[in-house]
Amino acid sequence: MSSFLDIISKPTVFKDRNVLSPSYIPPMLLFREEEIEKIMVAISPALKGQRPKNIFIYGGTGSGKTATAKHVMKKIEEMTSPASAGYLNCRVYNSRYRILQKVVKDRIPSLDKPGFGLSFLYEKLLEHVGEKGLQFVIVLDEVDMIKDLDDLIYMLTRANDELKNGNISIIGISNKLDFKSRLDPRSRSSLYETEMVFAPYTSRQLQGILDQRVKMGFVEGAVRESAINLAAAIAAGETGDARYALKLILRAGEIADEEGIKEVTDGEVEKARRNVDEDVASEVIATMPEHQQLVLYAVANLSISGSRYSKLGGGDEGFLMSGEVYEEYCRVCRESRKKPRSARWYREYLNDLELLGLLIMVESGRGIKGHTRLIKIAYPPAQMKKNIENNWSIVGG
DNA sequence: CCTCCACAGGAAGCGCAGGAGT
DNA sequence: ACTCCTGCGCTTCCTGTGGAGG
Repeated sequence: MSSFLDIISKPTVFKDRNVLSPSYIPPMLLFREEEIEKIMVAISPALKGQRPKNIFIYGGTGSGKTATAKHVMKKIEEMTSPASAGYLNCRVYNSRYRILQKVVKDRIPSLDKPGFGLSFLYEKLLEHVGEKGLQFVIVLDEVDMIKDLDDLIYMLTRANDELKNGNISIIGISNKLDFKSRLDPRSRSSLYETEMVFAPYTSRQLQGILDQRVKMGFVEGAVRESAINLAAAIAAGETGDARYALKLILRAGEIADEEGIKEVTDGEVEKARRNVDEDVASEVIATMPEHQQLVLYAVANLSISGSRYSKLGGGDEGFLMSGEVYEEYCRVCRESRKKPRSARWYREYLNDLELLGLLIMVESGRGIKGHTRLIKIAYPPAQMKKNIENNWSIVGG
């Protein structure tokens, strides 16, 4: 065991790990200059005291939507005219009531207590904006999470009609494509006054972004250029997700530290990739309900010990039958003194596990036991089993 | 042919935590 | 802060499908 001092004085490739975190907003936002420009143009009427246009931003994960919006917000706050911006993540504030409550209490601290009615908060917001002739921009991140978005947009549009002085406008952000069609036509045309699509970053752009962050976050010369390029290429090959690219390079740095290497090379990036993927799998397992884990555990067990019906011809080796898996699951339950779920629910668990990509299932169809399903584990069973067991030691089962 | 077995998946209902609304 | 109600996780029951065996 190494002491705390040993740990903090251990040599590291990092200079400042914070700049590699996904929530960090760099002072210079690369490859989104055009988008920033376009947003500023849409906002600019505010400078002349006119109503800015609402904006809708669409783009996949890690395409810089939130970073760009926050960057613009900073610029808005710097404007000379009375302008102000508020950022809300709609995963947390997912109804017009909560949004209104949050906005009002941020602006008017004396109202930071529960129990106010919707209409009261609405009046207070109007007062606040109207008194100062404020140009108020609300950024709604993950706007598709709002349950009564139509009502919210209607409310804000009406607010603009009532305001003699000042205006309220919206920047909505989402990564859901089908979301637009779920909107009421009137609120749609209102929210989509200016529509923008953020394309995924290309490999070259990701290189640039990684370059920038590596310069700030790593000790000079600690990361080989080819390692950066590899990380960029991997991320671009997936979805052009900058967050994923950053995670790769961060993990690669951590691996280098663990191994006591002074330089991050392609090898560390490769390891990081496997590492990050495994992280995802074990995270998925950790968040599953206990009995779903037990089902998966039963499948892993049988995959190791072999199926009683394994003499199926035609490339079906290694597949298990639904019935025997359920038996094994019940046995595991008895062993740990837990009441097994019903067979019906067990099937739902199987379907979920398939959806998560942890199991592979095929309909039997030909010649076996009527209508059943053949089940196979999607990862090496021993590793999977260990993965689940690790989880239980935390829970205490 | 019919019946039974082994299973899939729909429908209805139930208890309860936690979210929505005031 | 407080109440009401929705939705979730699950069980029970049921209908449907297709091979096995008489």
